[in-house]
Amino acid sequence: MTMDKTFDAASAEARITAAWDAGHAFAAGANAKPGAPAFSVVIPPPNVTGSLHIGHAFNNTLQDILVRWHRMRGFDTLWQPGQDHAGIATQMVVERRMAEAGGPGRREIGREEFLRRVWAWKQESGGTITGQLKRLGASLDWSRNAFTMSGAPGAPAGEEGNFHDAVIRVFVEMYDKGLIYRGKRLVNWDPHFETAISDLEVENIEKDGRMWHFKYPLAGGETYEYVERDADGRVTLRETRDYISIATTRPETMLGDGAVAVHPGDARYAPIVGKLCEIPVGPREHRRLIPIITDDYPDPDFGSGAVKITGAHDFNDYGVAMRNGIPLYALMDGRAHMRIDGLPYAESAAIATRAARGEDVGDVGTVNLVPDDLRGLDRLEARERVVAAIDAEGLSVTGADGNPLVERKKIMQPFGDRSGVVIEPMLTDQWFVDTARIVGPALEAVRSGRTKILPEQHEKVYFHWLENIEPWTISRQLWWGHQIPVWYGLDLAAEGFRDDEGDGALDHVELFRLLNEGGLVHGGEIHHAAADFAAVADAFRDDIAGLPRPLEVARVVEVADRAAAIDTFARALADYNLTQDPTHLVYPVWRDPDVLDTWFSSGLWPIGTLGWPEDTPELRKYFPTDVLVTGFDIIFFWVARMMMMQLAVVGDVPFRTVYVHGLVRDEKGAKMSKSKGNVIDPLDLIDAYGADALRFTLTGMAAMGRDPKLGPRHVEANRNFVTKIWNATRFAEMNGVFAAPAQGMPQPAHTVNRWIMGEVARARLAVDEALGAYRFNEAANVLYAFVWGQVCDWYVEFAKPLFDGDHADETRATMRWVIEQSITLLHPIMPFVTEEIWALTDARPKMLVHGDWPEYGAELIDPEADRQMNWVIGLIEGVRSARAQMGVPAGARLDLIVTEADDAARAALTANGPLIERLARVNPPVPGNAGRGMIAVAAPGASLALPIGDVIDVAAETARLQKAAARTEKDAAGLRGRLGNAKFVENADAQVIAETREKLAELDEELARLKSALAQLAAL
RNA sequence: GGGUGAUUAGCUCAGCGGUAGAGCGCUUCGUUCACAUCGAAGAUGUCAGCGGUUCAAAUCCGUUAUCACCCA
Repeated sequence: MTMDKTFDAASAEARITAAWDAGHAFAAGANAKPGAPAFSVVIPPPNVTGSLHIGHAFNNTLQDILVRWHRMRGFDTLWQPGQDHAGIATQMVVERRMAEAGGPGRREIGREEFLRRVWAWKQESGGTITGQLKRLGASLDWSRNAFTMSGAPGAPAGEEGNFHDAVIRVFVEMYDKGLIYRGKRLVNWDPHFETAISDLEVENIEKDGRMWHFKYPLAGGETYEYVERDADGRVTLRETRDYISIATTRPETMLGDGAVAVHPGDARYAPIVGKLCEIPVGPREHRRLIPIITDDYPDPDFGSGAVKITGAHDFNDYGVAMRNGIPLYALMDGRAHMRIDGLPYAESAAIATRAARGEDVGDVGTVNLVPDDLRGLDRLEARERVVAAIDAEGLSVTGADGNPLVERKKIMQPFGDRSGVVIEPMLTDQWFVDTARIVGPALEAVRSGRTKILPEQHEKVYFHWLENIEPWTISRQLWWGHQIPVWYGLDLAAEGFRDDEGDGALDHVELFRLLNEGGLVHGGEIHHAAADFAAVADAFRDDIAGLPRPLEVARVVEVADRAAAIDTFARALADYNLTQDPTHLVYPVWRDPDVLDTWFSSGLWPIGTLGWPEDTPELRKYFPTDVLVTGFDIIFFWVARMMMMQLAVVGDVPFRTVYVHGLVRDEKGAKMSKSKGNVIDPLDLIDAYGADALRFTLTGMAAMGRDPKLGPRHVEANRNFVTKIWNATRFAEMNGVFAAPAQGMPQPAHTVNRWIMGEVARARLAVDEALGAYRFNEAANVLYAFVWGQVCDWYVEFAKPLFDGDHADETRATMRWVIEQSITLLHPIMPFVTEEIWALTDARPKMLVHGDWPEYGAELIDPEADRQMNWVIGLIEGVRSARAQMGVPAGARLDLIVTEADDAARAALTANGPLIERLARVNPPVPGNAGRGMIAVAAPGASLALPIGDVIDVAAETARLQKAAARTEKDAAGLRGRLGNAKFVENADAQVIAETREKLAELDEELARLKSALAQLAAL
């Protein structure tokens, strides 16, 4: 066998991936020792339509290292793969593709057809990322691939699985326990996707904005003394005003104002609190009046200190409105256009005015306070019109120049993280998880250490978020997702439905009142949750059973929506009226069209992928999982929710450790983004340098709590490392190291071989310690320094002269072992090149992916071999340094004269003569005296001299030795200072003191040798 | 406004109580039979500033400055 000069990553990776696949190398439990403990990891599921970006590469490299390490150690290992259906993102992609193809939109083709296309797209693109993960070498058990929408209705063949069952079951259980509720709340509304989103999906970004100042005239032309004072209470402004000044960044929302609020302690407005003022927009004849109220929310020092309250379109205002009983007037539709539905403006304004005077006007959902000329406009267009109208009327506050005062300033605006459009707070009916009721165990689990978050600083962030948790909006007005398993029915028990005679039966007069008086249209709804229609029908039957005759026998049927339900029910009543046949009566129910937030289902990822709600062997064996490796960006989205949901559903933590890694940045530390154009594609790097180089680079940068900064040159450097390992093996192979059969751990006699075995043991201990503490970068650095710095730089060189001689056999055996141990230790980080070397160098019973992780340790360290080889290395470095600095040609072979040597030094010289001769390029050492034309080299216990010619540059040699002496002197002085300090000797560890003394002695000796050399030089 | 982290060689970063390291870059030398995707030698740092704790501080504490990120 001959090896090429370099490792051909591209061809080897494909071949090795195929071999791992064929051997089911990554299957759960592969390579497990009998009775071994389990080690399980679930992948953070990538979006099914996604492709591998550098963050995935980083995340999965770290997981793979842990997984491969445990698998080699014989744990019963599972790394669970899968993908997330990613509701909004996927729906967006499919809709965009449909638009690009010029076809009809989703509303035209309908829900069923649209979902069919999403599934088709999923099946087409879902494999992309799995293929890319394989290229990275990720050792996931692909036979268990999971999907968060598997088993959903409409899923095509090949998408079986029970994730959907798990999601629905959890929803129903939480619904039944009252942990999920429906409510009309102000939510973040994405006008692009026309769906509610959660707080976490909103990004607040500071943008240039405008702030307008308007006058709200007091009702009836009233006036008051407006007085401003400075900090000392001196009056700085006093004037009579007939208005209150309001600042706003969103003038269009003035249309829906329900009040003006001032701080209760604000003396400026005390005279007018409780009075009414006028909103300075809308048709003059219907100008609305709103009350001036007090609330703690307004900041007296900000703007005018008075705040307009639009409860239906601002979260802060919503709070004020709820506290003060201010009506919430919705102004916009789902696209954030001004409403066109509801009552005409005049009627609406009249109702609102009655409300402002304190009358109870009931539900204001149909009240539309958008003036007729603004209805249907985009909100931004409406804003300009509103401003223009107020300016025209002279009700803008003017600045010093007499023009309307418009401040240009930075304002925080909410944006949808997927759509990028400005989010609109909207009053809608949504489903919520009552997170406050399930957060306790999730907090407790981390506080008690049942689940550990690393690095620890993230625990604080976790606590802070969970301690201030808001209800979680889980309904989304999308189609791609788990449809909410809730059915609604008309509330026939509500008022408006009357049994006049109280005889427990309905006559046709009573029945028809439901229809004629619009009782159904404006009536309420009841709802139940269940896994399917059959189950939910039972629940409704229980409700119906309590109704008067003949409705108690109505059949529960499913219809499309509320309108269809009313229609169906009316027809049934009509039919009954004619036939008096109660079997014709039906009670129509309709299913909630919304789907669940993607994170609701991915929140069940740990149990869902293991087969829950079935009681599977995998669930019993691999749950709770051992470690979750993830980025800090989804601690709230995902980690915290998995904690809450797993604890709520199965009463256990989903994982014992959460390892939080950083965000991969570009070389300059900037976030990668498409708009900046600094995105690095991991596949490009794999193509250019191989997966091992990329993995090793990312691992070396994975310092806990830091963001890796990645550039191609880093990967290139580690590709060189791959080449280095490859060539060390190639050298060994060329020297017959792998020719003889392996014999297990060698028992060499030669110092060099004994020394390197100790170095292997040190590396193994350090790697295990580093990985055990999730210090990935340390593991990579240890291996790099060991393989390159020890094995390649020294051991291979030392071994060369040993290949012919008394120690040839043991040296071959040792080198074989060293290389096999090196690639074993490297395999979790660099699986491909190590697997390739493993296969090339011998016929092996099993692949390295199932290799045996070593367990030896310090017992392999031979202190004497250690001491001697360090001495030899020091000497060689000393000679090389002296030669180079004195300009001796690299090829010249010099004599080596030993002018002085103690027994240890003499022994080391004798035992390692050939090594020293070769690496220092000197002749065999001979005793002698320093003399003319020689340069000096000092080593512990020995002084040596190198004749480099008849005439040397005495000045240069003197300078060289003086410089070395000065450096040694300085170090020695520092140590002497410490040892001279009585407090140091008193307080420091005995070992530290001993080490310091030893070090000082060495330095003193070196210094003496240098000085002696200088003296001799001067004497010549 | 609140929180978290960072500031170490020209660049990118490790180290986080015992007197500074790596990679890349730079300089000089080298076609010695594994590797030029290499080898040898070398230069470069008041470890952001100030103050404190300690026998001892890049490392712990406080503070200032600058930068970054998260949450309002």
